[in-house]
Amino acid sequence: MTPHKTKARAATRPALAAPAQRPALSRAAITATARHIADTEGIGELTLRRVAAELGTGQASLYRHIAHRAELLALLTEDLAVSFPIVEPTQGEPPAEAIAAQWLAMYDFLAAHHWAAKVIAEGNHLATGTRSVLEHGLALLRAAGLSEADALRGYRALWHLLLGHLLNEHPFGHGSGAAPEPAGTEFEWALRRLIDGIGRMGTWHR
Amino acid sequence: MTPHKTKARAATRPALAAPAQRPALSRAAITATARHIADTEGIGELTLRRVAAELGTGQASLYRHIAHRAELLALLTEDLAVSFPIVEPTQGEPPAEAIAAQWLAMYDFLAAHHWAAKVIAEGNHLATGTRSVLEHGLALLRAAGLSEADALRGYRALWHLLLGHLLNEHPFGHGSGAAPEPAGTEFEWALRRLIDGIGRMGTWHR
DNA sequence: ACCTGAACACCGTTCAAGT
DNA sequence: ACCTGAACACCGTTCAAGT
Repeated sequence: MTPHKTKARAATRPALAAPAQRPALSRAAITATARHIADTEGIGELTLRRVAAELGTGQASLYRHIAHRAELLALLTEDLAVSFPIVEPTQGEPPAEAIAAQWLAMYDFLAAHHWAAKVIAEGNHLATGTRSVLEHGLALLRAAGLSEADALRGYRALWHLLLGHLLNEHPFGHGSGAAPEPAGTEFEWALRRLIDGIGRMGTWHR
Repeated sequence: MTPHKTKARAATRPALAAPAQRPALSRAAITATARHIADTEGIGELTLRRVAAELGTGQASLYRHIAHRAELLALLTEDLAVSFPIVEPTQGEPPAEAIAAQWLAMYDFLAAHHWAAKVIAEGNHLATGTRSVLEHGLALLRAAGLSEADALRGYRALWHLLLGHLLNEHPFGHGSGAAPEPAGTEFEWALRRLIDGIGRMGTWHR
């Protein structure tokens, strides 16, 4: 009658699998739940009450693992940052193309998580997980012949252009009458102009 | 005993001067108060309760003049937009310089009202008051030899670069160790690179 | 010692009761 | 008819009472 013949043994088992819907509360579990809510329902729905409910616990319990909401948002961006795309340049690819490919990949990635840009912009420091993307982006600029200082300036300029495009994406069209370009296309145009301008500081220019 | 000798005449006066601290509630009065709070104490302090208190009325009364908070923010940006700077190019000034001067002025202006970038980015449509700046910006790009379509793309690219710079200005430094450049200087570098790249689509290039 | 229900101090918005 | 105090449905955060 009982479908669980192994029930008696459960007590001796080292509890390796607690009921799936209630994994022990932890920063990781909280972050995962928050990420799921943000990805599927938007940052507006991401409240501590909601996270707690999803985890089957009380709101106050969250504060045993995070100091405040801002810390949860920081965890969220770090969680995302480890997946930031890195596009390795192909053999003989012109520097400008390699740079464009990297930043277009970043655009696509961040556009797919439309909460990210806002959270990153509001948070103070770019998550430490951004390190590898930063290093890669700087390397591409150095490879284009930029000085260390100009590479850093260029990186930040590209980042700000990206951020501006992501943050200004109104849900419902662009207001102006004429059929607007797809957002990705518009960013690519701007990106290539900026890379072009930055490149003139370096050794490539054609 | 009564300090108000003119009291009897008050009824016959056309109420041309109500007590100065209580001008009749209106959209303009509400906007002015909101603007003052945002400018002096930041957008975080701008609550409807606060506006109402400052005007000596109840919060509910505001809803006789505005539909919701978002409308107040829209009024706020329109109020600011009429003061957007327009920098006329001087005689014989190279197109790139004229464009740079215009956008640097915009940067300085918006940086001085640090709530503006966030509110504008969140609001759906750039306030109608932006029309003249838009027209001026487009004219400068057309004068540089850009097609109508490229002028529009260029304008939007410049706007997004500006927005990204304004929105990513963390209050406390840039996180990375080395002494960062002043924000305005950093924007100017990026701006000139972008203008440079955009210019290569036009007729000037040197 | 660890957890958490209930309360607190805020929001924006609505509504019924005042004039 | 117009105005608005009080309430409502939310927040993030804290605290005292539970285990």
